[in-house]
Amino acid sequence: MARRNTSHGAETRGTILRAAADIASVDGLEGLSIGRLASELNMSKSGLFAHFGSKESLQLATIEEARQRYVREVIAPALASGSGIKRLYALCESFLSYVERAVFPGGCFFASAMAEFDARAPGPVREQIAECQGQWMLTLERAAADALAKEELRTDADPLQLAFELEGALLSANWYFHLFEDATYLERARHAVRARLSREATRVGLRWLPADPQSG
Amino acid sequence: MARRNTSHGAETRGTILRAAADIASVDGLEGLSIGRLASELNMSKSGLFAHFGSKESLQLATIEEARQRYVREVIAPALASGSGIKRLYALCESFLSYVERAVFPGGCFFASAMAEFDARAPGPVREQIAECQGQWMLTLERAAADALAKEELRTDADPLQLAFELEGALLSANWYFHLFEDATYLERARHAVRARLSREATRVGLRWLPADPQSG
DNA sequence: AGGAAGGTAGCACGATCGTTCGTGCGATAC
DNA sequence: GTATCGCACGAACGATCGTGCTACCTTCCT
Repeated sequence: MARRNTSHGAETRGTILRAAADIASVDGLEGLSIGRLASELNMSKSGLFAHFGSKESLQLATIEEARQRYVREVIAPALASGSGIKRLYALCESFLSYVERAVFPGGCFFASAMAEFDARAPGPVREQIAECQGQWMLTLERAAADALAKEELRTDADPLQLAFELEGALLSANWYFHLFEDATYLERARHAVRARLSREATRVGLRWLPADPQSG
Repeated sequence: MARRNTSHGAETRGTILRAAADIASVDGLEGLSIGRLASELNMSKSGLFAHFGSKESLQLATIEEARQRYVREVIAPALASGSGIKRLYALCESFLSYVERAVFPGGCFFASAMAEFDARAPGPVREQIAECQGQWMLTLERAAADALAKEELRTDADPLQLAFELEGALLSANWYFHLFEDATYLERARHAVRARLSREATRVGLRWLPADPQSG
């Protein structure tokens, strides 16, 4: 067992949450059961439960774990890669890569969570998911607005509308990629993103976009 | 009670399935439980269960019920409204109207079902959902291909790509509309659809599209 | 009139759900 | 050396899950 000097518990908690996020991305946050999670980690149900005190608390902690993974795998690399339209493009590409790399085995965690809770009764879990999804949308919108301010987008472009349309391609790619196990849908999304950005970009903005394999 | 001459059971079955589809659109096909469904219909659990024989069978029947409702509310009106690009536009508009009218209380049934089962292990339920979703995508693609054949779309347009992008806007609108309870997202999707179609349409095709409130 | 068929209810089953409780062990603090 | 704390365990709770079995009641066919 090799107990560390202090707080071996925090490490265990992290292990639990990593597994919980993986499971939840496949079976949903409600489908995530404490008994199954425990047996998958060779732990006792009660021992695991003691870390959280309630299922809702476990769900909230799982969302937070997923959020950190999402920031690390998707947002941070994109933010580091530039600003304006370049960042906007990097965010989209980073998301599609994250789906393709199966950072979560069941596809984008938040896409699953959003779909599961979007019509549910209000509650802390729903609220936290909405908050995360709102943050992500805001990140896209800000990048678009920044691109507009830098004159990389045509002056009549609508950053909110652009962000929404990009997000549509990303989400759709995530679902269809997994449902039909067909990576073509990821390529469709990549193509849609490039085409949409190219169309709206100014000459200045086009510098930051890759050459389109074929405009269609 | 007023028993009909024959098979009052089929009517009961229909009542059950209508309620089941409504519940499943909110809580998912796994969250749909027989006990809860029975109590919501003031029936006994066993009496209800006898109609289907297994939960999986109930799920499959629920999907079939939802499929019929979807065909009646979304596909049939759009198919009746014309062909080519007009039909393609009608399909999108019909879908958004169906979401807005809350034909299913939890948003699009198949969007929920797809999100729930896209990463699950193979099985009859997953397969049937994939089949439905594939049919829908095929309907969009065929309308786009038809529009291209009728020279309503530019010759370099890709019908599959176009269908995918339209579906992205529709799906995304469905999720965000419910998660944030904000109808703005439906308008964003409407705008995206009009703009995307207008852009790809020929002079012939433009006749079938409504005047865009503002091109952006 | 009476049996067959079909639809519903009551009851009970084993499993699993989230949750609580008491306990033991290892390390730390006094 | 002893009291305390953090962490994990096993057992058990009541509730609910999906699933059977049996009995009753209505309607139809003869």
